[in-house]
This record gives sequence, structure tokens and C-alpha cells, in this order.
Amino acid sequence: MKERFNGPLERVDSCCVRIPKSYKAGMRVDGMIFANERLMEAIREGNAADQVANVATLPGIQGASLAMPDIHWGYGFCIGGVCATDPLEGGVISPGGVGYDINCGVRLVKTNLFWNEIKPHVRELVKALFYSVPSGVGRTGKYKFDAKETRRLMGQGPQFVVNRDCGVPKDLEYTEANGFIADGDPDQVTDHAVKRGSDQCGTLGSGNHFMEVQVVDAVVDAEVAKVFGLELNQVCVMIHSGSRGLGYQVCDDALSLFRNLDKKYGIDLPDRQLACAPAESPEGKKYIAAMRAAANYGFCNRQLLMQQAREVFAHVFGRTWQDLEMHQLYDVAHNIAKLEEHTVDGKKKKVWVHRKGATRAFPAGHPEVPEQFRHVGQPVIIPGDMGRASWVLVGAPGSMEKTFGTTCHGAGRAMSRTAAVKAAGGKRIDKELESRGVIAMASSRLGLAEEQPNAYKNVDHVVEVVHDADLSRKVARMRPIGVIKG
DNA sequence: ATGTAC
Repeated sequence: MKERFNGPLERVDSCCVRIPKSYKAGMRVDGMIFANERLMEAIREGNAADQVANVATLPGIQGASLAMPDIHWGYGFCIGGVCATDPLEGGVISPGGVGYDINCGVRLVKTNLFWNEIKPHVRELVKALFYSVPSGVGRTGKYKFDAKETRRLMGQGPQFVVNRDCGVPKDLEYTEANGFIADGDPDQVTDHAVKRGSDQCGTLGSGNHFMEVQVVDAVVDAEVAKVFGLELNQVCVMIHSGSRGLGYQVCDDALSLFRNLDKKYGIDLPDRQLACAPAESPEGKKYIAAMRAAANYGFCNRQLLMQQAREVFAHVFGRTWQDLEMHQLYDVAHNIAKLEEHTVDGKKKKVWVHRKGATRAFPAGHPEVPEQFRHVGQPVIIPGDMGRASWVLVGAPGSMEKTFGTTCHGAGRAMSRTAAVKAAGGKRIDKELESRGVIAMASSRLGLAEEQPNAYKNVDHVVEVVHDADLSRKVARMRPIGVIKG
């Protein structure tokens, strides 16, 4: 019953193993999985490694089919996968390589509060967040946009909501791509997708999405932490959400459009779920335009979630969010495909970097890193599980050499959702979390069981690999104290 | 991840 990868995993160095392209017919490049010995058993379990090999067959793939240490099975492509394709070599774009939740990502908001001052107020704070910030499957929120406005929102990105007093211009500066993915086309987003998104902007959703109150638990790199404005015991808010029903529908629409395109373009797919189109084809361009528009919706969603968190903090602590210095450290996507310049075999190329459960991690000096951080590198935000920890990392030079500027995105599941519910055996996960010092509120008891800490790998172990591989370096460890979930 | 199968 339990699937297992029995193919070759050749150790390259202490952080990386190779699946040679001889493993499977049609592989154009090797597979490369970033993992140390401690994580190998988790990598061999399930069939995510086989998915890494499948992705290596895609036309125009560059370098290697890559996977991060938080790899696990996903639709077609594994979660934790990175695939770069060259459009000038027939390189493809694939919805499965982005994921159903387009521009799922993470935002970290700082405060000037410290653990000791908020300790007596955590329950009140979590309650207030839970009742103010909509969460759960299909939930809608207080921000309603008609179809025309929703398309305008996708055409402008979070500038659209900032113009409506939901945030300040500085928020945009500290968002990946300044919160705006250019060259999208909201008119390529179907009416159906627009309708699903019109009243969901500013809602959390379900699954692994959350809003957490965290404290800085350890500062590993004092210099970078100082540049990022983080110090020990400081209170922060981490937000993990994506593009809700709108992004889901954009992905679904593209998968319908891409059905049977393999025949049209003569692409041999080892798995139907790898459905793709040449990036330069009409179908490829259509998906890219819609995906970019949906990505802008994702940034707007997190902007509105942040704004609601600011309002709740202001209410609970009786000061304005500006007085509480609730400024954004950064917002970064981990489900997206972007056209970026990278050096492949000594040549500069523009490639479609698919990051599915993988985070951009540009190093110091990269022009896309906000000016204030450019001398140290891009902030990377890694959500862990709700009982143990999350991390703030900084992009490192190795990412440009090895992973198309990419690092991990989280802890990675260690149990399937059904296995996690079974393991909980009806136990109240919220009570268990409370005994560990975390106040949790969720709209679904079962959902909470699926997300229990045990269902995930230890994020510290995942982060250790990307740190050692020089993809991104440890800056600060964050400890959860309050969490709201769908 | 997702109006957890129109």
C-alpha cells in the first residue's frame, strides 16, 4: 500500500542527492534533491522523488529538476520542487508546476511589542483575530468587489487596496516584486474565477493557511536581524495564505485548456498531471497572463489580511498600528512561475522558474532585493508548524549557483492529512497546543488535527539543509504563541 | 490548496 522510491539517490555532498537521468526514459536532466542523511528516510517514503524524475522529462528544462528538503507529493510536480525552462528552447509552462494555490505565500509583520507585555493578553488577542479575520473553506470577507473592480485589483496589485486606505505605500516596497507582477492580463481570468474571488480577498482560507502571533525565539545572525529590524522576544505576526478560490479556478481553467496539448505539441508526458504548453504558445501565454493576474490577487489578499491584523492589534492594545510600528518585514510567494535571468552553463538566459512550495531567496546585491536589505540579501519567510517554530532566513549566493535563486518553503508534511486525523485519534489538538504555550483557534476541529505539529517534519531540520547548502542562511527562529486557522 | 466531487 505504502509507496516508496526505490530508484537511485546518489549522494553529491552532505546536502544534496542526485537522481541520474539514466533512471527513467525521457529524462533530459538529472534530478537533484537537497537533503542531508537525516532527511533521507522521509525522501524515500512516498513518490515525490519519482515526481522529481518526471519533471526532468519536460521540454526545455535547464540545469536539473530540483527539489528542496521539504519535498512531498503534489499534483504532478512535487511540493518543494523547482523547474526552470528556457522558452527559446521550446521550454514549457505548467500549471502543476505552480500549484492550485497561485501565489500562496507568507508575510511577516513586525511590532514594537515584546513577549512579556503581551503575555497576559494572548487569549484576548487570538480571540479578536479569530472573530475579525475570516477563515475556513469558502469563507467570504468584508471587502466586496464587483467583477470590474476585481479585474482592476488584479491589474494593479496591492496598490489598488492601498489606494483604498488598506495599508501604506511602504508595504508595497517590502513585498516581492513590489507587490506587482507585470504583464498579467485580468481579462484572461474567466468570469467564473473572478466571481469566486470577488468577495474572498482578505480571507485566510483553510488547510495549512494561518495567521500566527509569534515571538523571536532566537537570533542566529545578529547583524542581519538588526538590518531586518528583529530582536529577541519581539512580537511578530506571520500570515500564510494565497489566492483563494480565484487562483484555484485559474489553475483549473488552465488544466482544462491544456488537456491534450501534449499531442498538439508532441510532448511525451510520463504523468497526465504534468500537463503543460510551450511558454511561447498561445495556450502558454494565456495561462501566464491569467497566472500573473491571480498572483497579484494573492498579494492583495495578504495585504488585506495584514490590514485586519493591524486593526485588531490597535483595538486590543488601544494604540494605532502606526504606534505599534506594525511594519511589514517582507512578503514572498512560494507558488509561482516567474521569467528570470539566470546563468546556466556559463550563459545568461531568461528562464521560466517554476517554484511550487519553494521560495525565492535572492542574495545580497540582487537588484530585486529592497534597497534597505540589498547589502545582506532578501528576507525569506519559512512557516513551520504551529507547535514548534517558523524561521526568517536571508537569501544566500549558493541559491543563484544551484537552485535558480530558490530555497525551501516550510517544514513539509510528514503525514498525509488522513494519517494525521487518524494519529490525532479524536484528541483535542487545541488543548495539546495550549499545554505547549500556544493558543489556537480554528473553524474546523478536523482541520486542526490535519495540521497538528506531528504531521510535519521538524522545520529546524529542513532549514539546516538550506543553510548548509548556502541557499539561504538562518537569521531568526520564531516561536508561535497564538494561531488562527481555517 | 479547493464552494474537500456539478
